[in-house]
Amino acid sequence: MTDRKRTTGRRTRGKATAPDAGERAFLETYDPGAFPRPSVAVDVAAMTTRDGDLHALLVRRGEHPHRGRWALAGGFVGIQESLDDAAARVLRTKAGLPGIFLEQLYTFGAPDRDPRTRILSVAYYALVDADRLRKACAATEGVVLARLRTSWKGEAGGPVEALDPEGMAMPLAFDHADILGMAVKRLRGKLDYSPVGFQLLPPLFTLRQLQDVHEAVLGRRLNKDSFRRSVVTKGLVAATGEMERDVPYRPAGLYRYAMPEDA
Amino acid sequence: MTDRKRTTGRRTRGKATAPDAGERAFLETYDPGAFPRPSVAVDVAAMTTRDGDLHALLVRRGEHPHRGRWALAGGFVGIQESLDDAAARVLRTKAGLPGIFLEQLYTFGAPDRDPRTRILSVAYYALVDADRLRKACAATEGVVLARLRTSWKGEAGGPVEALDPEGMAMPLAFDHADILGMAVKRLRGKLDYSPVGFQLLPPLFTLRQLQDVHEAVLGRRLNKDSFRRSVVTKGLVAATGEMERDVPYRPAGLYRYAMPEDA
DNA sequence: GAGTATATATGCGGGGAGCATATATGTCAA
DNA sequence: TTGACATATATGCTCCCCGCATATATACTC
Repeated sequence: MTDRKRTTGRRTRGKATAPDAGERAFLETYDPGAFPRPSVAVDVAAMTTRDGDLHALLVRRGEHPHRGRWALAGGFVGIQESLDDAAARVLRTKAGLPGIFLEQLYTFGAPDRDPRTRILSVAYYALVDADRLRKACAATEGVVLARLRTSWKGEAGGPVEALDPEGMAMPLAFDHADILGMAVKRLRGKLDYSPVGFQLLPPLFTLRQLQDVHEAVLGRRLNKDSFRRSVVTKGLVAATGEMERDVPYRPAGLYRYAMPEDA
Repeated sequence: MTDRKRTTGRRTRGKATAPDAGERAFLETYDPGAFPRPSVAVDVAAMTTRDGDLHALLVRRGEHPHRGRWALAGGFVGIQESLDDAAARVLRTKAGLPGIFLEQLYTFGAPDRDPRTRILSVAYYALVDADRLRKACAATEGVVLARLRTSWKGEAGGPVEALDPEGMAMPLAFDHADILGMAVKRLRGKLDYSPVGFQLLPPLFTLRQLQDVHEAVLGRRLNKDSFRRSVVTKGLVAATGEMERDVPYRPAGLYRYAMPEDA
């Protein structure tokens, strides 16, 4: 969330500067309709980890263009609505998911990316824990949780394929394969130096669950001992003293996310 | 197979999909003027390193709004122009800098960020070697190279101050202090895992110059031996065999950027 | 030729990552 | 009740990278 609602004083804010007389006169005669303007939309890549792989929420398009293909949740930005607000509204109204972690990703602006007219898409990614996203998908017609497959390795980047439960590729609308690719790349890049990974888990979790999340995001296996050591010595997690229950093996300790000391 | 071919064909651009009859009819009756639309601009933070600090190109605003303040090079996006093209055009026409490294940064969309009307800014950052940026600023009236000072440490993020040669703060227009802050933060984050740093140097450089660039960007001193070892063992640079000249001490070897082997 | 500033190479010690081993603790089945 | 089993948790070892120190090399200046 960097659409700063507020910062300190006039330095960062256009509006906070009191216009002088000349500027006021200028603004009264300014004609905002002098140039043709593109439409601006937001598209949200809502992702989670499940069964060892990243998954994303997709919406089946019921209307042209690209009717029948699968798209990210999206919508146009209101003329007085901030970009962050628009993304949160789209996720809330189209997927029934309020209060979700959201971060701006990239703005896609190829002139021909939408066959209707010039439409810019300010793409966001959202992170949800698996249970919550699964329930949200089940509650809405035409919304599914699709497995993601990256043909590229590491953080090289590139488009992403969406697979249905049978492993068949689902055709994606517009440039949404590229948006998903950017989302996966960004997530991989931020995973080990920011706490985004915890957004994909419930408040209490085992270290094994945290490692599963990291492995699903990165697409590769991690050393168990090193992972435990690094996450504990960095002070990222705190033991709660509670244990997991009803598992057919020795139960693991439950941890919660802990803000590092130096923050 | 047909599905697959269509998927790969249109993955990167909406236009590549041949619309069926229903979609074609829809497009013919689509009214793009149904919703009010914001204006969309690009702003470019052109940066370099000099005298141990990051500097940025700023333009003195000769017109309202924010007349007399200092702003990034910016301009509106043409209705059929890609965002990348718009950023490159702005840098070329407003600063006389063609062929510069450019990367999209973030899109700023607070509803009141511009007092005229709703204007989104798709921000870019550009990296130029110091000599070239200095010459470009000297060649254009009202364009200067301002020293940047960050009040925050590391990659925490926040607005940035611009200082004139006497060390006085230069008032920045709109939310451009936030844009510069995001640019510095992004640059710091990418410096050690991508070759962006080489954009700030001439083709041939000494390891000391490369280290100076890294220190100026990061805002802290680095260990000389470790820096040399890591950059050499990673294969990021290749010795040319040439030496620097006309220096009052033992001349250092000249290196050039080398694409790592695994790319 | 002495003085000086910097480049370049080598060696040492600590900390983290990867790996192996040992022990602990729950469920399940006989 | 007891042992098999799967996983958690703890400990120790090695290797590599980073930071630091030292030694030597090489240009210019006086």
